[in-house]
Amino acid sequence: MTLSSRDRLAIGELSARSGIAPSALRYYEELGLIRSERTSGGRRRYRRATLRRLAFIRVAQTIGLSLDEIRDCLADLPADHVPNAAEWETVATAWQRRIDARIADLERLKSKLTGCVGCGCLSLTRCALYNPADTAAGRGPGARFLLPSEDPPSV
Amino acid sequence: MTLSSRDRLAIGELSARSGIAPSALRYYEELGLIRSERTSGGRRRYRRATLRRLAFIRVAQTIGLSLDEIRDCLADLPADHVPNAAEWETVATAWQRRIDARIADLERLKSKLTGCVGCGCLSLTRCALYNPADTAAGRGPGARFLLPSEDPPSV
DNA sequence: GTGCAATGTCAAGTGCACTTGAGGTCAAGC
DNA sequence: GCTTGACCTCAAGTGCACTTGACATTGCAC
Repeated sequence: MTLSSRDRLAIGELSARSGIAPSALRYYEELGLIRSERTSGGRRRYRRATLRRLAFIRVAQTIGLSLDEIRDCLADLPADHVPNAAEWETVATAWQRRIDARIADLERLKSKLTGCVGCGCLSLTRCALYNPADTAAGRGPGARFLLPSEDPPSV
Repeated sequence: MTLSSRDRLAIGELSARSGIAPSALRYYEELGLIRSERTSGGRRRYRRATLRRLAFIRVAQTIGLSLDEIRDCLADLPADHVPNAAEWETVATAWQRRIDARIADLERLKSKLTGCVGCGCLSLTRCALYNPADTAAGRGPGARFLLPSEDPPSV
């Protein structure tokens, strides 16, 4: 039984178990999202808790966070030990709020589309999908509205 | 009253009314997402229906479609006239399915997080957020699971 | 008829999230 | 001892969705 299989993971093992390519793992480390120790020969060795961290990262990406934002999020979680209930609760509830907001965005969009089906979008002045854009004239360049309830990532 | 303000829009007007930069509009045209006619002097002139198309594009982006996918979607909508009820219905219902799938993904994630709060994530073998990743060992590199119900964009 | 903002093209640059390649090292197995 | 595969670093490349820059032209406003 090798050392890594006892309590530390080699990068290949971590990659296999997380589904994330070694190159990406090195990249995450470079960005400060994960950490590793090194063997005397210079190879990376990861704690098992890193797997949890990676699961976290992957989930965070699916709800639209950038790696930079994710790094900030991870600062709220312990890097080297299993988070306790209180630590989790803080982070998880903040995330749930974020997910809720995203779901609300999508529901809003869906109802707009429903309205469009109803109206047949025959009227430029009535279509909800169309008008939010058109009435944005003069709000300055690059204005994005309609969907993203763009509160800064607070978790 | 200028020609463009009568029934065609100059790129600056379209940009102001859509909130999308002129450079992006040219880029979209290059990709075949929108079309324009040209004045004798070579300037772009857009039909008003292009605004609707742009609203569509922006919405499609927020639900995660690439511009390539969006171009395919737009093929189902008339480029130059206001879509009729049947045309809209086809497209809009397909979109709603896609939105529903995305919402379901998020709900699934949310319930996983809820479970994590409950368990306090004190157990590596029990945490739902953690295990889907860890048990993926051997599924090949780059495997992504957990969230994306990855059906090809069919709308 | 002149000025100037808006627009045109084309090539190159940007930011993100990685991947790929070159060239070298480490370590388990025979 | 030697092979072989996993791993190392560093630089460069990739794909997407645009933006920026340089330089030329157009056309409305005075």
